[in-house]
Formats: sequence, structure tokens, C-alpha cells
Amino acid sequence: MQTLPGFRDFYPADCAARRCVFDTWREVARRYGFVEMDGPTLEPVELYKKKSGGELVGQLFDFVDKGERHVALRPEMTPTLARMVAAKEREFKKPLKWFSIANYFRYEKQQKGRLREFTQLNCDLIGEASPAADAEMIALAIDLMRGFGLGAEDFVVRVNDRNAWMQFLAARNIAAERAPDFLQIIDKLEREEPGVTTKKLADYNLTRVELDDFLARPPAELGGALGPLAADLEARGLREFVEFDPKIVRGLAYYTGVVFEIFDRPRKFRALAGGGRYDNLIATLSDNAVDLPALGFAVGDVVLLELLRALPHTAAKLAAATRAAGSPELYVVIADETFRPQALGLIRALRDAGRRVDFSLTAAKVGKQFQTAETLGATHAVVLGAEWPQVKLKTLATRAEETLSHIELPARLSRSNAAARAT
RNA sequence: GUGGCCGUAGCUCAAUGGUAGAGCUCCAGGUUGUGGUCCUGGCUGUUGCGGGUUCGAGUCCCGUCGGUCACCCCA
Repeated sequence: MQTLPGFRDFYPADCAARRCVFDTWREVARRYGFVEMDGPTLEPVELYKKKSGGELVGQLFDFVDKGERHVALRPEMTPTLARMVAAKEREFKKPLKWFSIANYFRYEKQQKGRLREFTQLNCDLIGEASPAADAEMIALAIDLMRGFGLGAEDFVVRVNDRNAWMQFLAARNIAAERAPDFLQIIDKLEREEPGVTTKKLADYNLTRVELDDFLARPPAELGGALGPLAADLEARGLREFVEFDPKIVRGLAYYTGVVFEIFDRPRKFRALAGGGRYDNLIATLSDNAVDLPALGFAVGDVVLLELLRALPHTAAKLAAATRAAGSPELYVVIADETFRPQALGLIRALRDAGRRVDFSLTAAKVGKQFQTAETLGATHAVVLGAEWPQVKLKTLATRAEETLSHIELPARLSRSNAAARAT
């Protein structure tokens, strides 16, 4: 038996790496005053059909349950979030700053950076329309990357405001209804053959030169919220992480303002994160019961881990976290089996004191026990045998050994820990 | 959904159409209570699965499942 296509087993090393990622996400999100939320993994399929653009339904992981309900494994958090906000929004002070770390499912063929089950960090800020909110979210996205030791040489946030294009179209008397199709052209600009693009632009009475001229403008002249946004990020000292790029529009129709994506600098991987402002979505999903401006973004675990494993300095951090997750602090070597009861008592006392302690469950030669301690990555060994109640505490890295009473051991270990922290 | 490449031991890979192997990992030893090296031994296979061609198929052909990469799409 194997895993289903696009699903993963998580062996201890994988879990340790993932834990490292989740811990960083959680810690940085909290720094920004975000609180954690979550919703059900399974939702009625209708929840995902409401949102404009039914083409997404084709990638739903859906089925009929035993109660004849048509259900779907969640492909994203936003509809759930919108429902939760709409149901109880008056109970929360605005703006809401919520994040979640949850698994998602999409029924699509897997390829590099895309699986059928994956985990995302979602951060959403609801109830604040000013560009300051956009800047705060972009700053958070940047710090999430920096939290892993990534720098401006490793990644870049590409930012745009869809309203810049709306103003561009309005100035040329192009109807707002044609905007979605026009934005599709912009979205494909980097992948499409230039000739095809020129031809498509002709339908709007636009030339490639006119487009390129707009693309080359500095952010403040592009329009929308980009001027204030640039100033805000400049004041935060984060300007070097950001590139204003009108070609970023995001594929989905529901984005209404600022949009952004994060890429690795060499562009070897897929987008690491993406998001934007969706001021109308909560009203749409709540049947106009609640109307709140909102913006959010998501970071996936798959591409992020690919990048973290690919860069030497972040790979080293992951490896260290993996080692730390799996190693006991102490390995108790039972040199004389007749003292196993005393050893069990000591082990229990050490564990009660919060130590990570391991030992051999069955009789084994002393050399073998030391080898196991070494392999597991223990920092100290405690040798226990005929000299009980005296025991030996050995620092494995230096091979230094001292003899002391087992009663003194917990206190002795605290001192040794304090010394290690001081250095 | 469409297409390219690939499926041999737990892992990395060998094997001209002619007896399925190596390295690593793992396990056990190397004599009384001290370590990653070293030495010895051991386990692990329906060659993804099912058909076909052949005296004979890991090898050739067809199908299927899985992996991988790209396209489409990307919440």
C-alpha cells in the first residue's frame, strides 16, 4: 500500500522540519498581533460555489458522504473565514487580525511544488480599508520570510494595485466590465508570445508601446494605493524587499486592490506566497449580511520547504532543528542490570524535572549503550551501576566524566545548562 | 484533463534477451563497566501490476497503476 497520489507521509525528520516552519509562522504572526483561528476540514460544497468564478470547483476534492451530503475537503480558508466573520463580527473589535495554519486539498495532478494535500499559513486583516493595512500585511509577509533567515538576496515581494489598472483603463475610456479579461492578458504577459499579446491589446485599442510605458513608471505614478504603500514600507526600512510591478495581478477575479506575490530571487521556484485585498468578498459570501473591507495572503509549506532545503544557510537551520527535535538530553547507561530498579527511579525523577531522558529498555552491553547514546545525539550520559547511590555524569562531546550522588544530579544539570546558556 | 521521461532490496544504483548483484542503512557478534572508526556475519526481491512475443523477459511489445517534469490552472 502506498499513499494516495499527491499525499505525503511525514517521517520524524519531515515532521521536525514542518514543526520548525509552523513554529516560525506562529511566532511571527503573533508579533504582529494576529490571533490563531481554524475551521472544519470538511465543508458543504455550496460554500465554494458561491464565490465568483465557478472554474475553481473543477479542482475541488469533493464527494458525497454517507448522509447524501455533497461535501468538499477545504481548498482554502477564505470562505470559511468569511462565514465565521459574518456570523459573529459584532463580537470582535476591528480590525480583525486572524491567522491559521491548516491543511488544504485540491484535486489536481501533482507536480513540483503542488500536491493534493498541503499546509498553508493564512493571515487576514478584516475591517480596515486604508493602505496602512496593506503595508502592515506586506511587512508581515516579509518578516515571515526573514524569520527563517531569508534575506533580500533570497526573496522579493512583487506588489501591485489592481486599481492602478482600473485607472489606466478609465483614462482610455475602456469599460470597467472589460477589466477582468484585460487583467488576464497582463497576468499572462511574461508567459505569452509577444505577438499574441499585441494582438489581444488591439481589441482594446492599445499598443504594446503604450503598455510598456505604463509598466515602466515609478510606483507613485502608477496610481491606486501604491504611492502611500511605498512610503509606508520605506519608513519601515523594508523597501529593499519590495518590487512594484504592475504585471502582478493574481489570477482570481475577486481581488479588488493591492495584490502581491513572493518569489525566490533566482525564480527557480513557484510563488512562495500570494495574496491581496478582497473588499467585496465577505459581502458576497455572506449574502450582503456583512460588508467589511479585507485583505489576506497565504504561504504554502511545499514550495517554502523546497526553498529552505535548497539554500545552504536555511538547510543548516532545518537540519539543526531536526537534530534537536530527536535527541534526548540524557542517556542513562545501566552498567549493572541488578540496579535497573534504581535506574528506573532515577529516570522518572529526571523526567519529572523536565529532562528528555532515554535508556535501553532491555539489557545491553555498556559499549552498545554508549553507541546508542551517541547515535541518538544525547549530550550527556549518566552511568549507573555497582557504585550506587553514586553515579557518573559524562559529557559525550568532551568525554569528561565526574562522579556524584544521584540526588545531586538534577541540580548539577541545571548548573550545567545555565553555564551553556551563558556562553 | 493533455504530453515527455522513469519504475530492480529500506535508500542510491548495476545486470549484452541466458543463474537478480553491489554500496549504504539496519540487526547480531568481535570475552568482565565506556563511544561515531575498523573487522566478521546476517536480514531484506512476485524486478510496480496484468497480458503478449520467445526455448528463455529485469531487458522487447501492449495495457494499467504509480512517480517526476512541463502545459492548463493556481484560492
